[in-house]
Amino acid sequence: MNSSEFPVSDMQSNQNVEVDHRMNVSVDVALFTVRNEEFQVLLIERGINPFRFQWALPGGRIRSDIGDGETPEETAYRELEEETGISKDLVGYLEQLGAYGNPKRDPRNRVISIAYFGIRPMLDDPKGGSDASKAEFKPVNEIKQSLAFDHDEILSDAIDRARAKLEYSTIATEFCGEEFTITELRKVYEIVWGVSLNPGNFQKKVLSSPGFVEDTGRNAESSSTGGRPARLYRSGSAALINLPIRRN
Amino acid sequence: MNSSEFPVSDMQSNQNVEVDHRMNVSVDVALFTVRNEEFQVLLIERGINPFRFQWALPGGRIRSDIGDGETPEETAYRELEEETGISKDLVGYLEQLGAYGNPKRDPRNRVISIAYFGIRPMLDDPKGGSDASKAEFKPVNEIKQSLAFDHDEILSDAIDRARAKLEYSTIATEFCGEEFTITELRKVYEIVWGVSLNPGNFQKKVLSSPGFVEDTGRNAESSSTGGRPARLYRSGSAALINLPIRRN
DNA sequence: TCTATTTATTGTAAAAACAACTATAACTAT
DNA sequence: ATAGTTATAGTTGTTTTTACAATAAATAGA
Repeated sequence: MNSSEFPVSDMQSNQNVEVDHRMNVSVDVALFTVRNEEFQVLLIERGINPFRFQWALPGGRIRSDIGDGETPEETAYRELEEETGISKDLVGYLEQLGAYGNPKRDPRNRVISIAYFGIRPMLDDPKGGSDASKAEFKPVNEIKQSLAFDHDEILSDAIDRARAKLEYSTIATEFCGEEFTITELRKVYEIVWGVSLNPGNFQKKVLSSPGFVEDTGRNAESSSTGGRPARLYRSGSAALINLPIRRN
Repeated sequence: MNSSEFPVSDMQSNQNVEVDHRMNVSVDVALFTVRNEEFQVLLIERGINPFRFQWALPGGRIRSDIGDGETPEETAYRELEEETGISKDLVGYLEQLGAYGNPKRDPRNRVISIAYFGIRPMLDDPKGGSDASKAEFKPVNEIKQSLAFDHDEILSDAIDRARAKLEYSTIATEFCGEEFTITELRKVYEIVWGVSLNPGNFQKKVLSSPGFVEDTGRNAESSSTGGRPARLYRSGSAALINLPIRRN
C-alpha cells in the first residue's frame, strides 16, 4: 500500500471494506510585522464556536471548488485577504512551517492544519483599518490568554522559526520597507530577538555579507533629533548569508 | 471564517450551500541510512497503478479508524512497518519535513501528503531482508529514474534538510550504532555531504562541543589493517551544537 | 625483536572572524 | 561656534578556524 492511495480495498489492514479516510485540511498563517518598536503577529477574534471570542491565527479550509483546486499557499493568501483584508501584495514573505495533525486539535472533527509563517513589511502608507470583523496585530510578548485550537503551539513554533531564520538568512529585510537604513535593519534584529546589538559590528557584518543589501547611492533624510544621515539600502539578491548574525 | 471550520455554510464564499471540502491525507517517509560507504534512502516499488513498477517513498493514508485517530507520526511508523518491515524501534530519528499540497500531485484525486525524514542507524545485526514485497535502500546518488508522484521533490527536500541539519545539530550520531568512534562519525559527514574533512580538526570540534558525544571509557578493537585503536563514544545529551561543523 | 605502515589523537602557528571599544563624519538645535 | 546626536570607519585583543606537523598505539612482515 503506497502513499496517496485511492480509498479502495486496503490490503495492509486485512479488511476488504472501503473506508473513507478523507478529512478536512485547513491552513493557518502567523503573519509577523514590526510596528511601534514591537514584534507583532496578526490575530483575529473568532465570531463563532468553538473558541468564540478567543483570538486565533487567521486561516481556513483548503477549498476544492476553486479552479482545479487550491494549493495550500493560495489558501493562505485567500484567507488572509478574506479575514483581515491584507492582500497578497502586502505580504513580503511566506513560508510553510509544517502540518499540525493532532487528532484532537479541533474539538468537532478531524482537521489537519498546514501552518505558514509570513512577514509583512513596515508600510509607508498604513492604508487604514481593514473592513473585516476584528483583526489586529498584537505584540507577541503581550499575548496572555491562550489562542484557539492549537494555535499557541503553532505561534510558538512560528516565532522560533522566524527568530532562527534571522541568523542565517536575509529575511530581516522583509520586515523593512523598499528602502531602509542599516540602523532600521538592526532594529528588526533587536526587536525580534529582544536583545541589543553593537551598531558598528552589525554594520560591518551586513556590509561584508555579499548580496545581503544593495547600496542605493542615496541617503535618508536626517531626523529632527540630529545625527549624520544614514545611507539607504535595498534588499540584495542573496537569500542566505555565510557568516551568521549572532544574538550575543 | 476561521481555520478548522465545520463544513457548514461558508460565509466568505458568499454561497450558503454546504460544500464538502474533505480530502485524503497521506504520509510519506524518506528514511536515510549510511551503508556500504554510501548515503542511502529506503524506497519501495509500487505494485499497482498509478506509477506501477516505479519506485516511491514508503507511505500511506492517515487512517481515521484506528483508536481515536492516528497522528501523522503514528502513520509514518505504521506504514514503514507495513511496507518495509522496519519496526519503530529500528528508526533512530523522525522529523516532519512539511506538507505537499499540489492539487495535481496525485493523478486520481486530491491528496495532501505530510512528508517525514528519518534516520536508521547502521545496525549490528542486519536482521535479514524484510518479507514485504519490494523495499530496498538505494544510494541517493544513483537514483536515475524519477520517483512516483512528487516524491522526487520530497526526496530532494529531505536530502537538503538532512544535509543542513548535520551542520548545527547532533543528528549525525543517529546514523551510527549505539557506540561509535570519532572516525565513524566523521565518515557520516563525509559520506552524506560528499566531502572529505580534516580528521584532526573534526575530532577537536566534536570533543569541544558540550554534549555532542560521551566517552564510554573503552576503545574499539583495533582493525586488522593496524593503527591505534580508537576511543568509543556514545551519543551525548545535546541536540544542537553552538559552533557548527563546516563543509569546507 | 625490529621496522615500516597504518590509524587515532594531540599540538602548533598563521589566518580569519569576533567583540569591545575608539575615532571620525555629518547632521540638528541652541 | 558649540554641544548633542547618530552613522560609519578604524583599532585592538581574543577566540575560532584552518592547515599542517608531531606523537601515540596498534598491525604486519623481515
